[in-house]
Amino acid sequence: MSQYQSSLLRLLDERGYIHQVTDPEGLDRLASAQVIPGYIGFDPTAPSLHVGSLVQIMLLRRLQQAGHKPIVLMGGGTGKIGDPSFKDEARSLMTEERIAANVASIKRVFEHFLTFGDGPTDAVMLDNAEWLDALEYIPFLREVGQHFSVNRMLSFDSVKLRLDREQSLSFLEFNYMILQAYDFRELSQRAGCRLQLGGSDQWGNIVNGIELTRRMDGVEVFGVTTPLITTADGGKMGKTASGAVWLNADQLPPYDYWQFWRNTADADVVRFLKLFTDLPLSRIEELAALEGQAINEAKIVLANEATAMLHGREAAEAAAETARRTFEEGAAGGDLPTLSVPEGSISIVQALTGLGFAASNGEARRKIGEGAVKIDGETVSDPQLAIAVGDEPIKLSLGKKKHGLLLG
RNA sequence: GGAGAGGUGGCCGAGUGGUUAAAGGCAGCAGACUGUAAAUCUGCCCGCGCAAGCGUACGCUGGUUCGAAUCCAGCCCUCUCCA
Repeated sequence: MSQYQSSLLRLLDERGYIHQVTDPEGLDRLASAQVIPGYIGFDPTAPSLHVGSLVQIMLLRRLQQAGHKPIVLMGGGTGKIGDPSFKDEARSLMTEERIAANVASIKRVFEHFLTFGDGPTDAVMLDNAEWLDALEYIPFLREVGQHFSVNRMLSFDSVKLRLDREQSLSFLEFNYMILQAYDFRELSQRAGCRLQLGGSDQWGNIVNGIELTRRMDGVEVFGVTTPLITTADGGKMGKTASGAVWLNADQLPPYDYWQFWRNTADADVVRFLKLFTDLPLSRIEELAALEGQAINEAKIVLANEATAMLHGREAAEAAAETARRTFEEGAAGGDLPTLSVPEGSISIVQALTGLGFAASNGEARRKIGEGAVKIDGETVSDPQLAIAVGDEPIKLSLGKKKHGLLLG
């Protein structure tokens, strides 16, 4: 598969982004001949994207690195419907205000990964609410709806899960794939967009857009999907000790982001270095040669690079330093989460819940009983303990990985 | 509109009147072993409480009963077949 001529497909291929391509030869030719505007859609389902979307964001970055034009499509319109692809049940509908707020909040992340502007290969951001909101039902059905076969739509894998589970698939959601197809066609008209990228779960949606564009305009457009990025043990990637790995700093501090990458499984490190950092492949080869305990070096590089790209080099170094002091010296680094105790004293249970290490008082007590809780490295056995907090910060730990500081 | 099946804890899934805060599995958290890895073994896994105990919980609302996730009625929702 490495006989690609275009720098775009070569780059994507050697770094492990390619799962399926609709017409590899055709796309390869086009990518060698001209600047391709390519897009990925992001639905504003939350105030921040999480690492699950990072492959797609990196894909746009690679597109730009290879000399093409990334289009970030915010799903302000499709977000009002909700993509049912491979979902086991419908999500509750979001209000328009929520969607608008989420769009505003998500936008900022892309500036860390893409260069926006007016130049030929500068990234642009569009919102499909711009054209979807204005659609009129009957004209839309006549113009677009006639090109879709319900029989065919029902045969897509993406809706199978719902159908097999005998869960309802509402007509609203069923329209999602038509609207996404329409997006592609609209972007090809407006922006000369010739390529849609996406996760492997988007294959069906992408193919529909390609067919629609061909049928309506006779224009040939292309699709590329990435493999579903799972962890080596088969799970979806994207959990930390404290929950989802958000990209917005106000949802997940850089230190936690750094920790997420630091905790990558051995078997994933090389793959992730290729996907989520800009390190040259030769450097990644070197890191790949590490074995046993030395693999931790590669994980630190991964954490540094990935964090620097999103939060800046300074934040990455601060996180790395905090991790080094906390884990290697058993001391405490300044980037740890903190809880301020102005009263000068706090119960151990309150401190654990206050730092978010335990969800309830009961859980905090249980963890103490399990011998998982430490103050400045000393195991705590008394769930009644009151901690006196003075001028010196006190390090409170739950397990090996959750550390926090109590400040007076 | 008709007939049938069904809605249980984050998910899957047992449970048909008390001993059920509800089997089992998955996910998650912690301990041991390690390398802040994986695998494995062990423990925990609704909330409040030191505890005794209390409060919530099996789609919703009422009812029967000393006692209901389990029985009855109405409603909501889903699925299958029929019109």
